[in-house]
Amino acid sequence: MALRYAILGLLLDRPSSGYDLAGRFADVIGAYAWDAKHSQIYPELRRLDQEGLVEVVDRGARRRTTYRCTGEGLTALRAWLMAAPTSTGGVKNEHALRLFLLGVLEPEEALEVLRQTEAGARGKVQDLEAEFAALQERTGSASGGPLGLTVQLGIHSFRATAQWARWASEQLGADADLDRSRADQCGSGSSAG
Amino acid sequence: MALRYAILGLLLDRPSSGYDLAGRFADVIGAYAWDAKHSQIYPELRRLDQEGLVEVVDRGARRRTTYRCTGEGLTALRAWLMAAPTSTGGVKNEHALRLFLLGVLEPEEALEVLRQTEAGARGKVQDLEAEFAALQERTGSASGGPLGLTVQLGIHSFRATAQWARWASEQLGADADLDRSRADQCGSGSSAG
DNA sequence: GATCACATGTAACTAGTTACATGATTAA
DNA sequence: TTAATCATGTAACTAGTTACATGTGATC
Repeated sequence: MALRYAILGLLLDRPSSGYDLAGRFADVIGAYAWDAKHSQIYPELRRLDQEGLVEVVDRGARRRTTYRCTGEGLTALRAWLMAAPTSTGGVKNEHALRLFLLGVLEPEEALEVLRQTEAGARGKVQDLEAEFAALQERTGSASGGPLGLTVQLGIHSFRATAQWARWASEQLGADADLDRSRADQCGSGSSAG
Repeated sequence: MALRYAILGLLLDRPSSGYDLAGRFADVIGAYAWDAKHSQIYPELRRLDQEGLVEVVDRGARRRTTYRCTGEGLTALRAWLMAAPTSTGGVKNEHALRLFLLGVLEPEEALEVLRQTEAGARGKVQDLEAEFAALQERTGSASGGPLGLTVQLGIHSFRATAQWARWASEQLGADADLDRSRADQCGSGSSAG
């Protein structure tokens, strides 16, 4: 069910074709909220159309079909957003899982993954900060409008990841140093737990 | 494929039965990395056993079967962790999606959701901080050992969410105030975009 | 001896991915 | 005219959820 609300939300921001939506999923929203492929998007758009939650506003070249969210669609989306999130549909985040399991790697391996993680996260933060500045200018609002909230959520999340990666690297480095000095003293190897 | 590595990681921390694993998924790891139900866990454990990545170490009362990760299992997990994460298996996070779409709600509604979000996140931070302190004491290490990394990732993530929710509330409040003062001046209602 | 938590299993369904397939338009 | 990109579609598969089903051991 989440897919349809993700689609409605994207269409509410701006009318789009299935192809557009696939791109937008792969882009921003797919990175930390919800992802979907075109093979799932097209049938769902047809279903939403049948149910009156979206409507076709344009048929362009190459069979391009542009959809818009209807009033009924907005109502449905709002109802879903306000509904008590009782069923916390289980999270599936492969990237987070990798970080979660870092402890099983040797310190040097883990440090390499952490370096990549931190660099990637800082890159994302920069991208999103530029996007936020553009939004502030475009909307003439310090908050960047509705989309600004979203972008800031991304900034906060990636910054937290980067800061954690930095902290974790320092801990691993310190532990490795400790291991080395122990090894120097005792003449015995070391290992992770 | 992610499920099996999540299982191997959990078993590496400590041997467990399928029932135990289901609980641990529902608990920590399921909250921000990967979730799984028992109906998926049991068959996967049998497959992993056939492939030699886990082994049965105990059969207790009530058919309870305890598994342990084998050396082969550890090798497989490490290989997966070190593999370039080319295929960024799409994120599925319903909670993040809701936050992502907050902009479509009326300010008062959004504020209510943000309040709940902030309170929930701060609660999680407190829980995890207590867990981290316990880990520090148990491991005698400032980093809390391998599990400490994981717990800190959770702390950083939830703190970021709480901070964002606070910021977003202030923005919405300010926008609402602005709307009200405009309405006072112009005698006309307001609406979100 | 009833009830509850423990512990596992399976069948039917829904969601999501991969791979294959087709045709239209644009740019070289 | 060839290749690349746009744009949609479907079939076969894998992953994951929900619901049903069964029996065990502890506690009251």
